[in-house]
Amino acid sequence: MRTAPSRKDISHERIVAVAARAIRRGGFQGMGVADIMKEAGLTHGGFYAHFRNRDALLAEALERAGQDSAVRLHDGVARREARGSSPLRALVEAYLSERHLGEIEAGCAVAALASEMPRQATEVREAAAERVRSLVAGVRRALPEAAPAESAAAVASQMVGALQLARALGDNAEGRALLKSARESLLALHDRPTRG
Amino acid sequence: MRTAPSRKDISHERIVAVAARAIRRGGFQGMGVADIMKEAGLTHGGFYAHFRNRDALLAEALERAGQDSAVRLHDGVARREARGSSPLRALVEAYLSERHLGEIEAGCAVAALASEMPRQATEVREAAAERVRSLVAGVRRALPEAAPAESAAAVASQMVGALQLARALGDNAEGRALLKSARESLLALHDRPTRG
DNA sequence: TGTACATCAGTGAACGCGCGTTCACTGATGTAC
DNA sequence: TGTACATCAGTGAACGCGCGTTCACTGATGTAC
Repeated sequence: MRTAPSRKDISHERIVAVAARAIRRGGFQGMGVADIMKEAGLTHGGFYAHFRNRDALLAEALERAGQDSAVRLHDGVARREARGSSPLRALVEAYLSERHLGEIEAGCAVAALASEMPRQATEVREAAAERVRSLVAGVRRALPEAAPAESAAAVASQMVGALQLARALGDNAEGRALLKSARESLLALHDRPTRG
Repeated sequence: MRTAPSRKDISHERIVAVAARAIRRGGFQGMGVADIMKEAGLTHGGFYAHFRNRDALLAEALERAGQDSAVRLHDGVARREARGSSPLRALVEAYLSERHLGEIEAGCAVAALASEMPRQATEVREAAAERVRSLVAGVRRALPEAAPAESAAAVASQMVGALQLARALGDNAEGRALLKSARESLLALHDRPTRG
């Protein structure tokens, strides 16, 4: 039996949840300690009773962001599978959806933060590598068993890249067109009906 | 006939060149006005005689970074074509090379900065969108004429995504393995010998 | 059930620091005659 | 070719501000008896 969360546990949880959204919204560098504490309903002085330093929160927030977005993504996937899509098609259409294009702050942590990852402190980079592994593993589970071993990394790369390029173009016709191209090309090549 | 560059033109050029490397090394947010001026051999006070503000330099530096890395990439592509590779194979192998994995600061500006792009000022975002268009256009030129219209966006997405995921894993065996998977998968699907 | 005390979580002022930006000034370059 | 002056590029001190971090303190919660 799990012991009831203490008052401190509850605060900690709230801080991490707020930060998990903030890093996707503003990037690692855009997340300020004082802002997070304020948004969590606390004053900034208490921060260091919860985290060794800012990087420790970044690492925890990144892990949380990955989990939160995985849950959200899984909802979209399940809904599509229920309507008859293959697991891969469901994943690709959920990930490369117009909805995901717009909602950076609740979306995939890797797509939101990838290019900043190599510049972080060791602790944060380790959490980042774990998010990448987890994403590739998720793609692998959605691929047909007969798919070549390297497809998971390739498909994950394309999904992350396409979402980022589309966002760089903007949440407009141009960005949506890029998203659509990537989606269709991906499905044409990896999700064709098995023949023979 | 082009007029000779003034002393100011020369300084301006040097500042932009320094900044073009700095943004890829440290991200948009990691680029400081004073650092750039110092690295260019000047004092920070003179900055505003060259640029309206920091964002104006970011936009110029991004454009420059794109041009510089395009030149460098083209060298690698030409070398591979000379050895008999198809244009697409040459591009993919140059872009997803271990060399490119390691040299962020001289490499593709889009891969180095993609996830930060949506968070920039309008001026910078416009320069970013232009870099994305230019990258997709470059991929299009390397694809066989018979390739489907959406392939360029898809291949560009996969190249950018794979480089970023590999860098997030680190410049080590794990990162290189991801890069290799993406490269092989891409070539198997888009560069197969035409048959028929 | 009630009181006395210890522990704990959070407060808010303060710190040193680095940032983008401004500005009065200097010294070098270019022009007029 | 030489001198006087205007223009220009760059200097360096200063500004206000926000950041991450520290710390003495307060008030609430939990424990002992």
